[in-house]
Amino acid sequence: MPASETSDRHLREELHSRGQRVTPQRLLIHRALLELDRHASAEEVLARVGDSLPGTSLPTVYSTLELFERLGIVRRLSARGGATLYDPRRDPHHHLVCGSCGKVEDVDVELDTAAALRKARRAGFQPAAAELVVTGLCSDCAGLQASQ
Amino acid sequence: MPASETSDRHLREELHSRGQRVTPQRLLIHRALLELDRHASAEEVLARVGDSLPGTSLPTVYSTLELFERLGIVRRLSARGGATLYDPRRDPHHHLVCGSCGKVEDVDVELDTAAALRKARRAGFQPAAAELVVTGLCSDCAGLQASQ
DNA sequence: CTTTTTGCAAATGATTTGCATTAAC
DNA sequence: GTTAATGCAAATCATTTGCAAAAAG
Repeated sequence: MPASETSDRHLREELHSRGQRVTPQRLLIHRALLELDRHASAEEVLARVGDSLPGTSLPTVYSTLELFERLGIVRRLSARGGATLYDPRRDPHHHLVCGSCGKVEDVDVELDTAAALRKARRAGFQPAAAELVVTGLCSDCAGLQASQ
Repeated sequence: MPASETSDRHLREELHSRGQRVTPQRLLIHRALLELDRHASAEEVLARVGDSLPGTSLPTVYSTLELFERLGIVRRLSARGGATLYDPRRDPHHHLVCGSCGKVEDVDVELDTAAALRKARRAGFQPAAAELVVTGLCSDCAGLQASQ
């Protein structure tokens, strides 16, 4: 059984249990994001979906990704400058953001966020996730600067 | 001596030592951000600067805040959705971001980011800062949801 | 005097909105 | 059948760019 069938089934259940409709667009947008297997913009998702379902529109991609975010299926990444990126990974992880080219990479590392979450709650905040954002220069951009 | 004079002097020195010109706009934009004493958008900074130097333009505010960011004087905050916010705090600290209204609050808490920075460097990344972003709902928005 | 910065107006580009049509349930 | 989702076109809004005039060093 292809992985896409498994994730399709999961998504169907997830939508159903939350009273949301199952549409081909939603299934394909979800699949596209998983297959791209990286932090992708709405445009990139649309390009991928367009292969299998031409005519799909950007507003639909946006509203679907927003829905997925509300359902906790994807995470919005605030990359710097350019377009918003969507992250299909569900497990907690952290990010490197290049301040020059905007690239976003994953950092898989354990981080003790308990104290921060405690403080957040004490401030009346209801935390959903805690992500470390490491800013700096990626290897490409750091190399460029050194050679200038 | 007013605090603004002290910070003006610091900024003058900082600009000078980096070969950057000292202009009234730069001094006032810096002062505005300090006086606002919160995460402010370019528009908000302009509004504040406009009080003392009418005619100041938004492009100047943007380019000046970008310069300040390069000099390490302010930090860009990738708030969700709306406008980019600029943070005048120079000491390392972390943030709570409300996924509903977009509000950004500070969390002052110690965080051991050594392992993450080590991994980042091992990936060829040149880290400049590491900030924890706690996403969730602020007290106002959490209250609204509960009452609905 | 030379080079950078500023202000203006216009362009850009991502995201959102209104609304009629279509599809899910 | 009823309600929500889609596609299209147009609107919005933050941010950037090009360029001539003004200011900094």
